[in-house]
Amino acid sequence: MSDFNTDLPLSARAMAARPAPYLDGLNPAQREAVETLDGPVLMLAGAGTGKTKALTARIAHLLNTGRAFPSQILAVTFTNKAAREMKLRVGGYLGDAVEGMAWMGTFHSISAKLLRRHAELVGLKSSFTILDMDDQLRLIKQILSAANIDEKRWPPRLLANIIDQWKNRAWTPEQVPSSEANAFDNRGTEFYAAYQDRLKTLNACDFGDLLLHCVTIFQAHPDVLQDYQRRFKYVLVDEYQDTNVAQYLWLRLLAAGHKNICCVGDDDQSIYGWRGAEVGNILRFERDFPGAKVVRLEQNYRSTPHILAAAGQVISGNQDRLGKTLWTEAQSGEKLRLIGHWDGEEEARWVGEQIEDLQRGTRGLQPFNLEQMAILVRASHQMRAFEDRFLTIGLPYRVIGGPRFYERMEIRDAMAYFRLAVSPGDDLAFERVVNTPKRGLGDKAQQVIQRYARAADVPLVQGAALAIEAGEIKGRGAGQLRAFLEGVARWHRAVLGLGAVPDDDALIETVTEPSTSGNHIELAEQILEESGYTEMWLNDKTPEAPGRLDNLKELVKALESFENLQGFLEHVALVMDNDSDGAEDKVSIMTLHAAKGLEFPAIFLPGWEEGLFPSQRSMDESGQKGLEEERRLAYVGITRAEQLCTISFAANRRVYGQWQSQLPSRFVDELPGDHVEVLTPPGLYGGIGAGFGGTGFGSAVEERASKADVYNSPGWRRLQTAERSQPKLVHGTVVPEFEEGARVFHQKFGYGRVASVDGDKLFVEFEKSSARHVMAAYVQEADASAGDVPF
DNA sequence: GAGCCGTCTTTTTTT
DNA sequence: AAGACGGCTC
Repeated sequence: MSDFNTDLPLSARAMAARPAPYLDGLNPAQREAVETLDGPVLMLAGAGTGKTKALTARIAHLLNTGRAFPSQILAVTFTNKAAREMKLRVGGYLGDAVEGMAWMGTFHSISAKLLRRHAELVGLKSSFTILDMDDQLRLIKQILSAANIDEKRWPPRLLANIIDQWKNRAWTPEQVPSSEANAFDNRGTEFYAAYQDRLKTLNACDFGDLLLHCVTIFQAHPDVLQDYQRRFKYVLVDEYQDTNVAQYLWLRLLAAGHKNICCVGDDDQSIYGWRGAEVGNILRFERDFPGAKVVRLEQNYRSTPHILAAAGQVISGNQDRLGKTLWTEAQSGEKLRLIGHWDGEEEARWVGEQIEDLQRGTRGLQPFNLEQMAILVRASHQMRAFEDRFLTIGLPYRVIGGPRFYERMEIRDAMAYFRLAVSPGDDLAFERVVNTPKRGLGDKAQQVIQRYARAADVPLVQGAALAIEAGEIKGRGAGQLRAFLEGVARWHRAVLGLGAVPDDDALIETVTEPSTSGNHIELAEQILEESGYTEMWLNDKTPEAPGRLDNLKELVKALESFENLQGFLEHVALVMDNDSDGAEDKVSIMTLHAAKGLEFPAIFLPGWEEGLFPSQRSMDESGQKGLEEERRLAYVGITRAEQLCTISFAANRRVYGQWQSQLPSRFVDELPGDHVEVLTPPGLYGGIGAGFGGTGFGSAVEERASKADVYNSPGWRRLQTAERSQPKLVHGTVVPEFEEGARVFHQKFGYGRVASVDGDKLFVEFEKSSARHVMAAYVQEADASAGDVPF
């Protein structure tokens, strides 16, 4: 608690030499948000209004004016990316002084740091491990199976979610209200308590615990709380609309000392209610923090007036909001574009063509790079149609936010080995890899180990040793288990030899050798080697194996930026970042959720259909609240666009394998006609209803029903079908003749080479599909150059 | 312990 | 429709 001394306050001289450059170029609202330093401040920052600029300038201002030392500022974000960005930008203003900001980070990383200092107050040791969701689920499964629960009827996953939600609301098992008593077959609370007990025994906590334990400590130990309250003279929070109850309490407790809390957020962009975020936190701010100053950032620097008008019109349909109107000095720009399609495939095909048009430069617009375009979908399964299509036409794309590196099986296995090396008593890690690679230790052997461990009340490593001594592990398994245990002991000694602080219950006697710094990388390689883990994948003949070996190499490489294995493990537990590859020019595909905080010159928003968007499930589960969150999602989507925003919907879509006819989303009706150009051919969509002339498309439900009639009318079908089945010919009339070896393009199967010709039938070897017979009329001659689209 | 077959599920996702 | 998962058999 003495890090005050390490601060390097900026000298008056430094200030004179560098007179607040961070204030340059701020608009009046931003400036007010930056300069209102005392008391609670709510910075209501609309999309694209320069909130990060204001937030970082505020930090710079606090430091530059000498209001606080770097270590007296608590600056909290949700994601590591946001924390990094903040650090980078503050560093840009202040240089090295940013290094002193020890309390800038995510809720979870700061909580972990606090908890390591005071772990004993909640019955943990400061060396506690942070469980990932895999471990969490495994633990819950064990508890349920011990209680003879039918996993079919009461899935562990469900209990895990319930417990998470409870933790989000800052309820310890004792605090779960009786209204929740019927959860999980009336036994939710009981299992929650059992789960927490197990965690304590394992000296572990899950993500929710990081926050919850902190809150518990603050509430039960006023002296500890006071210490931090005094320390944190200024508190700043980003994305306040995403905070859950636990985070809210955490903040309120910590900020109660100096009451200088600045929350930045946008109630209109609250889209994480389903995982515990409470929009209420931001809506209630002025009541929670009396005397609060509310500053609205409404000048938008991102989008055209049409885009802002459309977004504003849609979001105005929500009841629960503080109210903001974005405006811009920009004058011109394209209207939003709206188009209906026959089905999802056609939608994908059309978007693909549009992207290629934009790339070339079309309709007087400047050419766009692929980098500058993104497709934002409501649900990830919608991505598939686009991926298929883009693969076919050879359009480079990247999916943002897929499965994360550290969630991959091989990475988790390797991490479990590292965890064992650091703390051999980590039972969850032991369970994960004791039989990976196969060591002939099946269910039976593992049960024996469990039995011995439980009987002697020791971790599984020791239980295993006892079981061997007792001769209870039979056959091949015995020798292999012994080798495994010896390996763990050896690796643990090596970790200690590298200068680690021995754990209280270090299981292996050791003579501490002089630290050989940097060798944790060698050690990691050695562990993967000696355990046979690398070999396991070398011998694996499945197509994924080489990729997994690459990932393991990457994992070892990632160790380079850490001093030891412990530091690395902490990092991985808390930093689940997924920085996708950078350089190449590619279109981005992502969910609307993943798009928050990003912006692109051109945005495509497909799938605006009732049931899909707004999502039926969201409305079923959360009713009006759910619908409003969906509407905020629409708002987020539209406001990602700088210049061009294209919304589309399809009349038919395959849902869980069944074809369904779809209705355009109610959000389509909510778009202001004045700012939207309808691309759907007249008579099909644009001609329906009275609407579309300033007041929107008309929002009555009956009217939507009438649109449905049109979609299912013979006229719509005929037109769509005709358009669809007409092969696109080069210049329209003549079916060209093909020779063997010619490179051709097929609407459905993509590029290929003609292998043989039989009259008007061709046999084509497709690049992205298998070889097949196709009619010559359905393919076009393609340029030999790769990736070129021939129309 | 591995592989095969039938059944079930299917939003959004960070730490 | 497709992928995941569980249970069955060898």
